[in-house]
Amino acid sequence: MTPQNAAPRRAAGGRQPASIKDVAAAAGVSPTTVSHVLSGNRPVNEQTATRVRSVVSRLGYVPASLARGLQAGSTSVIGLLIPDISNTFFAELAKGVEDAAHHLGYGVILCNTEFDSDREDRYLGLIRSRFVDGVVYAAGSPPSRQRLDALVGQFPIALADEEVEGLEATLITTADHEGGGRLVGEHLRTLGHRRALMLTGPSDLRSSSARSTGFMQAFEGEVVERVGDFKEESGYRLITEALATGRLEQTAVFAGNDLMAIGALAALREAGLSVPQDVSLAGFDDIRAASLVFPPLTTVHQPAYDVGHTATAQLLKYVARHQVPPSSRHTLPVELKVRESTAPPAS
Amino acid sequence: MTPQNAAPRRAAGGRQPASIKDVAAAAGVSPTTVSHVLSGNRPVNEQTATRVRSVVSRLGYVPASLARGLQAGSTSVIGLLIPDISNTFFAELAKGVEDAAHHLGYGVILCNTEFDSDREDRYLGLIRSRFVDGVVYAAGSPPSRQRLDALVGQFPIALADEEVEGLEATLITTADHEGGGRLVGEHLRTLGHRRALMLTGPSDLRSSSARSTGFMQAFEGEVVERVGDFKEESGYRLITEALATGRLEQTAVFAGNDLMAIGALAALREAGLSVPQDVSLAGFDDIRAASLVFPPLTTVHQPAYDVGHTATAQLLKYVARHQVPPSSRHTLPVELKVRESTAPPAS
DNA sequence: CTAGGTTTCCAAAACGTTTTGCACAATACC
DNA sequence: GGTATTGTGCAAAACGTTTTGGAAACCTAG
Repeated sequence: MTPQNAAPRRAAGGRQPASIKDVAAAAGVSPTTVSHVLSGNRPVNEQTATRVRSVVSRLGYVPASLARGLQAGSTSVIGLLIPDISNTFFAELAKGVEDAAHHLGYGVILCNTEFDSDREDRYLGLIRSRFVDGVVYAAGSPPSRQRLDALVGQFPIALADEEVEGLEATLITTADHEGGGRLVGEHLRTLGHRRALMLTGPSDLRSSSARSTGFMQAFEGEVVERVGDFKEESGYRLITEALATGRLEQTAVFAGNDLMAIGALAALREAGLSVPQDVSLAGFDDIRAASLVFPPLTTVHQPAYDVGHTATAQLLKYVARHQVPPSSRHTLPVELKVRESTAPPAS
Repeated sequence: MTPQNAAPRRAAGGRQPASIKDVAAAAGVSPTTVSHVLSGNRPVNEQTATRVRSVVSRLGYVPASLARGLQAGSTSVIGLLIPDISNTFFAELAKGVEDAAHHLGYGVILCNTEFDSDREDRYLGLIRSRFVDGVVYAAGSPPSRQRLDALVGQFPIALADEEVEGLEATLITTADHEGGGRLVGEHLRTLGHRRALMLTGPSDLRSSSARSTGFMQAFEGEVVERVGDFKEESGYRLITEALATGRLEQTAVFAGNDLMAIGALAALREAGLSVPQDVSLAGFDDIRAASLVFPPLTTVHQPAYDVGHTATAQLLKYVARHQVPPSSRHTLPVELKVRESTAPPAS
């Protein structure tokens, strides 16, 4: 464990990377000239330029982004804060963010919080230290207001898919959760269902409550609500609990998201109930797994990619001009995907 | 489009962030002292320190990471290069990377290439400009050697799950692809299959060829190979092509990964063949969808999370000490998950 | 031949930190 | 009462760029 424990190792070319000064010295010019050659910011004698360029490539010189960023006051990188990258919904969203960012010449730094506030704090620190030029915040869980408050107005931030109560001065891009809930409500009502069980996500999440609201508005029948947390396990648990008191009173289940629906599906199957013969089941999000489970899930397709893409494009529009984004709101349309997990009630 | 087009907007507190000088001035000390208070690098009079701290929090001062990084010669961020974040395998791997990095105080910047070499180039530029202290490279497609060569030896790099021919001086962490192939081969042989169709990934990918090799070794029967590209669509296409010439000669199909298996499953179903009664089907990776499809897929569980975690932990061990990692190799064990898509042959 | 314009390059400042060598004062020791 | 020692804080350099105001050399036109 001595510092030199591997002293004899001949690491291939482990020396310091070349700086602009090295290039300048080797080419017999000043650093200024090298900079001009590379940026094209001012004209340089073609002969000199050629000489410089050849030295640059011989030395493998790449300008240090930190120094450049320090001088320019920006990094050309934005942050993406999400709770769980292995959830395909966020993965899709991330892809949208990344595409939009890349297209405008920005990089994306992934801040995966795992719903852990320690981790979120650390990342917010990184953000506030101006390592990034802006941030796309896809909460997924009720964001801690105080942390957010330190950012909003000071820093370009765009909220993706989850608005936050009372946070005005921010870009918001979200899918039409309420409309999606309504779509499911109508669908189940039209099929003839009169009693439904609604498995919601966290009640303090706007996206979650909006889905419920829309559903209630359109369903017009009797709805029992059980509160979960948008995770698969809670869908399973909620159904198990509902069945514990005897048999299921309702003919249809609307889960607040697909993950919960998949959990519910497992619980129903274990209880000997078949979908959709005994009970209809619908989800929300249209994650990849939704069409792969058996039976394929009727669900509301949420444009995760577009949400990420739009949020980012909006954000960068202002970031690029060194402006603080004004508050604005973009609601993206959703779409009902009717598959095989819903059918008219049995009786 | 004039620069001032939004002039009257009163952005909440849109002024410059405080610098260490501002704090120093407001506290009546020198920047040096502020730095020492914050870093604890040298003792500071408690009374002075308190005063400084109060100014820091009043001004909301956060040290600029760029300046700090420039001075320190490191950024405490590593890059993660992957081809497709919406593939749950890479998402899992990313989570492993992110966990390990976070644990050691590093951030992760996501470089999603979408199998696009332009994009990969851009990200490699960012990496070479020392915006990150190291990189975990999970190729997924045959990496462009020349790009990689510019990095290896100059820059701390760890290869995850995909080794590259002739690239020695690098950390490599990979699952036991060959062993996994062998597991599947044995399983199908034991079930009584004598003829198998193997759907491979790109032949220039070591992970792909290793799976085939292992399978061949253990299966001992007649194997027909068809080359795909690890994407769902190619699994579908390959099966469709195999069926085009009449009926399927083989009683078992081994797909190089789960995505292809899922594609194959769809094609088989459409052709009226049922799994596993008419034909057994096995995959590789054990992505989430594998257990959700119907029938649940027999597959080889690959420790994606562990691969990412190990690669990162190894990498950071050296990065933290400003050392170039020596070449070393970690092969992680895989596990056969027998589910319902495989059974003894019909006849 | 000279005034003005170009072309070509450089020196120096700035970006915001951390680090290090010193200076000064106060305290301790003999 | 002089001399180490400790405590406290500052100035200046350094990290690697980009930007900007000139300076020198050359050319052109009158």
